[in-house]
Amino acid sequence: MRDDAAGRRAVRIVETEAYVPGDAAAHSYRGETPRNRSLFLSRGHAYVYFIYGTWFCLNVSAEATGVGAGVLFRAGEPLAGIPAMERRRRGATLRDLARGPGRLAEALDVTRAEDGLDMCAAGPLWLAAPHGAAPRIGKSVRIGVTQEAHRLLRFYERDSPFVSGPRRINL
DNA sequence: AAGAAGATTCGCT
DNA sequence: GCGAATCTTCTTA
Repeated sequence: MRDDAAGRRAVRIVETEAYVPGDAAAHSYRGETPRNRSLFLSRGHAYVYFIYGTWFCLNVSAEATGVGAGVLFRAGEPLAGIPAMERRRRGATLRDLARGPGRLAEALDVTRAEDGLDMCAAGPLWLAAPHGAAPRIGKSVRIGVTQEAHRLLRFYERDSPFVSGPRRINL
C-alpha cells in the first residue's frame, strides 16, 4: 500500500525473490554498506536501491536486526489508485504498470526517500495481508542473477498475468 | 585512479 | 535480439 499526495495506491504482490543469509547473489553478502544498510534492519523494513543508473527496486528486510536478508518485490497486480500509477508510467498498459521490479517501484513512486521505512507500521508505504482464496504458487530460479543461479528462490502466482519473466520458467 | 558488472527497461532492428 | 541510459560498489593497478 502506498499513501502519499497522489492518494492511495495498492498493488497485490504477485512475484518475489528471496536473498538469504550466505547467498553470494545478495546485496548483503559482503556486509553492511551505506547502500544496503536497510537489509540489516529487523524484518519488515523497506530496502530501496538504485540500479543501472535508471531504476529503483523495492525489497523488504526479512531477518533479525544485523543478519542481512531481504525479499525483492518483482511484480504487482494494480488494485487501487490506477490513474495515479498510469501517470507515473506513461504509455504502459495495465498489465505492464507494475510488471517488473523497476516498473513496480516507478508505479508506486518509491525512491530512496522510502528506504528504511518500517512497512509493518502505519505510514506512506506499508504491507497489508492479502485476501481472497490462496493462489497457486510456483517457484523458479531468480531472474538476472548470475551468482547461485540454480537456487529456486523466486516465487510467483502461477495464474497471474501480472508476473514478469520469460514464459518458460513460469511453469 | 580507472574500469567493469550489476536483483532493469525501452526503443529500434 | 541488441544497445543505450548512466549510478553505486567492488576489483585491480
